[in-house]
Amino acid sequence: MEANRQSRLEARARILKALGHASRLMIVEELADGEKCVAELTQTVGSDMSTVSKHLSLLKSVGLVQDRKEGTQVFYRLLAPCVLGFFQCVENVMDVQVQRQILLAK
Amino acid sequence: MEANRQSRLEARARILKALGHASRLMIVEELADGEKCVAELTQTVGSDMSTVSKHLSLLKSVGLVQDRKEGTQVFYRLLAPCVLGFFQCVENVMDVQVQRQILLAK
DNA sequence: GACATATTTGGTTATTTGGCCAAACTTGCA
DNA sequence: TGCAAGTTTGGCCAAATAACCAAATATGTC
Repeated sequence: MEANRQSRLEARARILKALGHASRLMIVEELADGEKCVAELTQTVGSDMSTVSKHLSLLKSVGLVQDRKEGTQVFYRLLAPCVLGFFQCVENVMDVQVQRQILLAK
Repeated sequence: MEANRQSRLEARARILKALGHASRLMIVEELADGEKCVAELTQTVGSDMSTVSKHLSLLKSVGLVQDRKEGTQVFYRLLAPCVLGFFQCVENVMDVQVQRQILLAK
């Protein structure tokens, strides 16, 4: 029955891994304000549109975002706003880590 | 000033990426109950001890855990229990995703 | 149908990751 | 001093990731 725990953790990991990339975090941050199309996101992220599209499809594949077609455009929206709550904690870890490094450097 | 946003997001990503692996999530889960030594964690994770040690040093490098030497053993403890709060949200995303797949299969 | 716009997909390449094994530390103890 | 136990580090290899470009795929318009 350990295989159960394993696969549960792998599923969790897939979602967290999807958030483990600066561009994808930027996308999530942008979508926090409401849905945006690929071109808009490409503009802010600054990579090739194909790259951004792949990031989006990864986020979609784990269920973090949803897409909606409108004419020739595709709008993405954040399906799990609860992830925005992660950032407070993450920011905290970052700050503590910075302090730690400063102490270490002395 | 966009470089600022970029590096902030990269720092965030580093932490989330550290959580994006089943073995490391297992370690975090184990450490939620209190500190454990490498041998104990190796036991539950089931990989080579060297592998577990590397996972631990990654978690440590981003500030998620802390280590403490006691004799020949090294005990690790969770430095950021707030990450445990992520799992509720992640679990939710997982459930919704499962429903989505079921609907899609019909 | 032909063309333009928006997006995705496929191919290629360079980099990173995660695993194991063996070797190197480090600490405690005979 | 020398051995044993616990841990980390380095080397190596296979697989996964992320980037770009070019080509394919809608969709709307003339």
